[in-house]
Amino acid sequence: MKDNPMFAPAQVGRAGEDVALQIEAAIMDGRVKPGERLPSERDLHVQFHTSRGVVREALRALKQKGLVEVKKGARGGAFVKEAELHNASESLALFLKLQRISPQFLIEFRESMDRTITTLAIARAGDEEKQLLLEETILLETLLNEEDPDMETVHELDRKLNIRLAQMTKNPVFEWIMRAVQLGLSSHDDVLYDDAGYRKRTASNWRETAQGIADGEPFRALSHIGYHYVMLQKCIAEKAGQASVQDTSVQDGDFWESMPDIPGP
Amino acid sequence: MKDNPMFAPAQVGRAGEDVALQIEAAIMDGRVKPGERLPSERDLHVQFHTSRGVVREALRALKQKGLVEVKKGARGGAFVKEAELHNASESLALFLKLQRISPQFLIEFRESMDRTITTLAIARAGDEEKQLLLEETILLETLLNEEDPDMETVHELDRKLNIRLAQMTKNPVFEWIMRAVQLGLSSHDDVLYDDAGYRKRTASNWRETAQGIADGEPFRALSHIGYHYVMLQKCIAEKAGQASVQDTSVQDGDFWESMPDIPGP
DNA sequence: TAGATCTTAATGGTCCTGCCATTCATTTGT
DNA sequence: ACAAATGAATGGCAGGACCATTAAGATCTA
Repeated sequence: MKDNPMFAPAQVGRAGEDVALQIEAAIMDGRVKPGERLPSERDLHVQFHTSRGVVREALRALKQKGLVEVKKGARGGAFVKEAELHNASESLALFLKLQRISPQFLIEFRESMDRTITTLAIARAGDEEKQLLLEETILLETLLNEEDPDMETVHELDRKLNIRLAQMTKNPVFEWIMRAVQLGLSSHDDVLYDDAGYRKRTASNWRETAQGIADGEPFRALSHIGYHYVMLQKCIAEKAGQASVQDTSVQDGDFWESMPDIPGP
Repeated sequence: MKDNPMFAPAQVGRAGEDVALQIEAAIMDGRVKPGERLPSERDLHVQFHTSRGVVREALRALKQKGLVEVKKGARGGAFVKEAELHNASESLALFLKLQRISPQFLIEFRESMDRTITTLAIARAGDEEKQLLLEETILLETLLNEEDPDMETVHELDRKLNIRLAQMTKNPVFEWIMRAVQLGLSSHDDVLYDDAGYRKRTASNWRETAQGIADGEPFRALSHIGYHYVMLQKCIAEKAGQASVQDTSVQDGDFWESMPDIPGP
């Protein structure tokens, strides 16, 4: 109790923060569970002895944080949301974009994750799981050998394979991190499939990776993982070489002038 | 694009969202730069043809998102913030907290991360950084040899060391993960320092890890990382053996009753 | 003149009151 | 039994008012 929040007794000028914190605390320690409905704004602003605007701003902050979801109309209100990775991914993407961080870092991170995940998956996954993974990589290969492969399906299957592999570690943290990275950033693997010169090699490399996993051969599997990322790097480098035009958006005059009005009621 | 969220195109009853999106867009493409000040709420609500409350809620959302910082008083207002990794880490930490994950999974994940990070840090960090890391581990050791070490300082230093190591990879993604794990979970390393039997070994092991990094000896450094986690596992197992009482927080009656009121003005 | 103090204007924070649009349960009509 | 109208609860928005805080400018004092 040394960090007792009562130390800062609702300083004026920040009541909204307190309301948000108290509701967040209630969610965090499970006093209100996902799916449940919070009292209405009109009820809350009475319970908190504040104005309704304060409660609204607090709820807006919690909504932005991904903790609640707000519905209009009768039986509407603020509902506690199930925990989602979406916000975390979005925040990371926001940072990377604002800082102009190179995709290389994401790729490097993914490769290191893939190596760890593969090692763990070989050690812990059951034979059925390994077989299933292998079959799906074969399906991927089949898809890419068709006349006009549906790239949307291909991309989706690739993501699914990555997630499945992460699940085979039996450690959910790896799955979450994988999902977060997939959600936030365009996985960049897409370019490998979009390029006719790489897609077949990529798919067969996936299959051989899965084969290595199924055979319980970590080094073989890891070799193919390495090959995957070598191809990815080369492919991206080629793309960058083609279109090196950087679209640096112009900024002439006052920005706010260009802001369209929101139509009033 | 099958999950296109654009299905709900700026329906009325969401003016606040539009305002937030427009300001965010202005920040994202650099029409307003970090450090610059946005127009006041009273100016904005005129420009947007909305009420002031709408603008306030939008700004609150942007603040929660970490894009702006709001100051009171004359010459106050909303200032565009420099992109900070902190917000992104916080989002991921929030998710991890809500998942109530077993410490074992987190520890396994952390060890795998530590190994990758250490390898990269050895390869990329400058000599000064490596020396600084080493000196700080020595400081940690010194602190723990004192009569009555300030554990708060110790824990803080340990966190700082982990972040520094992550930064030495020159890849911000690793720092993101590290910060998120620290924020989201009670770092569990704390128990190592809190136990008199482990703290000195832990600290000297940290120093030897840093020494291995400074010497550019990956295997030696990784050995010590392994030793750290062996100790951590043992320490946690011992603690669990002692006190196996699980504090499952009770939930009697309506939670909201227990919410203290915020004093009105 | 230099420093301290007071005044003032700008700004975010809060409160209030009222009204509208949406949504769902209920009632009513066919 | 089904459809349509009704009503109530709720979030979304508008506009106005006042307070607390802050920094810059004006004033006073030594």
